[in-house]
Amino acid sequence: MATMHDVARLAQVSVSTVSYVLTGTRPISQATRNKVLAAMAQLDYQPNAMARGLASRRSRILGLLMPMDERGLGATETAFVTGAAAAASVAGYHLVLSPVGGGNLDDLRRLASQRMLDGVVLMEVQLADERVTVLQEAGVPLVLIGRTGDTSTLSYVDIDFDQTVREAVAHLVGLGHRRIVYVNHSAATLASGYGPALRTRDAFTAAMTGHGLEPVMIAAEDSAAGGRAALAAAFSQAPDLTAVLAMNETAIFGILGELTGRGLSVPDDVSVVSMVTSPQVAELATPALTAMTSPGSALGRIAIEALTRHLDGPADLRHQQLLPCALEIRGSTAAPRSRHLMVADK
Amino acid sequence: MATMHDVARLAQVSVSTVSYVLTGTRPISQATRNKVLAAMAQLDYQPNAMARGLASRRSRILGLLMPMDERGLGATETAFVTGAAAAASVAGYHLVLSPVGGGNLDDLRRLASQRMLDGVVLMEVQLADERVTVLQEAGVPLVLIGRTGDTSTLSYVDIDFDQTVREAVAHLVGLGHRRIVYVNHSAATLASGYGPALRTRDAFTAAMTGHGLEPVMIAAEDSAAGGRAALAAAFSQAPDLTAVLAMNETAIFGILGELTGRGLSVPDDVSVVSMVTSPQVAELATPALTAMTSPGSALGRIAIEALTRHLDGPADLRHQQLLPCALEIRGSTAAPRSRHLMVADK
DNA sequence: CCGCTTCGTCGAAACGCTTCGACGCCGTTT
DNA sequence: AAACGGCGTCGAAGCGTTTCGACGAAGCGG
Repeated sequence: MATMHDVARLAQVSVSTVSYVLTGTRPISQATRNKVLAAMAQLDYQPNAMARGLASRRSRILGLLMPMDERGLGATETAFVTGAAAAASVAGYHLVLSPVGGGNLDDLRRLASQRMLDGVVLMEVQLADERVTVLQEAGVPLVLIGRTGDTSTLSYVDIDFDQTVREAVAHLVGLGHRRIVYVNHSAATLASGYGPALRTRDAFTAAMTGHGLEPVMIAAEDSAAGGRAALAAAFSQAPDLTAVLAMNETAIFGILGELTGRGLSVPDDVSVVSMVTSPQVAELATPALTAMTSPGSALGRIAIEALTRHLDGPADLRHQQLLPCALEIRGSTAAPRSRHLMVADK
Repeated sequence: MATMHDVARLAQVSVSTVSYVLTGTRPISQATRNKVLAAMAQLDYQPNAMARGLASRRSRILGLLMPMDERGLGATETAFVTGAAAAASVAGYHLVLSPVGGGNLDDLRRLASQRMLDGVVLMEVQLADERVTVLQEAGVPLVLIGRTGDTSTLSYVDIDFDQTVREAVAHLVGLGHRRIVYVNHSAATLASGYGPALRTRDAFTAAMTGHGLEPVMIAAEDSAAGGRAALAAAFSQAPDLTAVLAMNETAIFGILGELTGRGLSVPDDVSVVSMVTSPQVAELATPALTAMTSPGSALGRIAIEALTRHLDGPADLRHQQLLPCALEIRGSTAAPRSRHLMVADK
């Protein structure tokens, strides 16, 4: 493996000159630059990442810290990742994904203190998240995807849940639905302070109240069974429901199955809207789900861009941004049957 | 940030002694060791990963290279990752996931030549995979999850597709099914040399022939629409089919939807078995799918263990292992209706 | 034509660690 | 009693970069 010394010798310049050609830190004449580049090409030279990192105190590695639980990465999360990786590559950084579970805070501390990561994007942030504290203490530049409760000192990108829920509700109300049930994540998830679950809950209440309607929310386990149970609960709380709005991507399949099991058709008897869902998943269901499509890769990209700006720019820079999901109408929503009757009655 | 010098000064020993305490390369008396450890604790010392890597020519970072396409990581792939991460952590390595697409072979070459990765686990290997060549040329120790066509010189862990298909077919045949259609990945995927698709195809043919049955295979696009189309094709090729075996996790939802759409019930009219599927996904469907459960986290763990053994042990070590999927019977398989009739006829 | 910047280049000192050879000490062996 | 070999420790030489101060050669205004 060729080193800078070899390149310098072959190009008949000093090592530092080679370095300047590589980094552009100081001006180098075109003639010298060409000699050096030729030597590099001839030797198939690749700078040693470790040596670079040691000398410059910059690893040019960014971390994307994601909790990896049982149920895997949905298409939404994957879009974060690909968006982030692309942006990092453009900015000249490597992106590494580190599956840090919730438990191993010590692992995280170690990772952060080893000066191996120039900065970090943290996914799936809780309202009160110790990982944020750990990273801040370690002095690692940080951007969140999601938000903690107190956002004053932090940079983040998040989904605009308010706007998203408002639009979803408006779509259903516009179709004539009045009795709409919101299926959220589980009670445990809510209790643990999971931002999206809490924010959509509040946004749903606000949106429904705004339309003069009563907000009914059900907390569902993240499983098909949870979805089935949720639908049963929904029917007992609101027997006359005509529409379901579901945040819980996993439960939604149970909801659809249970609906069919009860002999109800989607969308004729009950309309279903899925929140923060990728097109791929929405298309999996029969009928394909009308959904609020999450701006996945944009979130990842923006987070990385904010992070690299942190690294190069002033330390006190802050970036806070919300992106709404886009309504994509597919086959699972329609006017409620009662309205069909009303129209027929005219 | 404290350095080794600081620790050495505080503990009143030389820098090298501190290093030996840390790495265990040479014997250190208990008394000295304690002094050093105390000093480390007091200063909250963390070794600098870059400096370590430079001096020792070992980064203690392992890469898990995974293509990240649109449709994200299924629960199966996620299990690879978590299994691998856990094993790496046990062995004292960091695991970084690098989303290397198929296109950027140059990125891969660069990554490999930068001496930042001690070794690599490569996922989703094609039968002819240039990435393997690139990594071998760069001299990076390598373990595959999956197999290339010529496996003679490589270490790999893979699913035992032969065994898995045989078991799935045996399950259906045991229930009395004779007309079984295999829904594979798309024709394009097959043509591109995707191992699992090819191996299961051959294994299915062998298994069916072994039972004296005719193998019928349909290639389906990886989408719900692809599944629907595949089922239509299946009925035209084998109108009397009573069971579907599906490799294509995405298409299977379309298959189920189309079945219901045609007024056929699962499992009474048609049995469905899903191949290489995680329990989470199997439970998503209604009814829950009888499936061959992939040994996801074991695959990841074994791959990492093999890799670390490569790094520490002799260079010519080779590890080749196949793991079968386990049959888990859920609600989507039953004896075919025709057999019910036969039984009733008795 | 002289002193002043500016440009392009060099040599050497870090960066924080590992590792190698050397050395003193003590308990064994002959 | 002399020679030997382990053990525990030290000092110093790297590892392959970046970066800083220095310095000669132009280019410039006065």
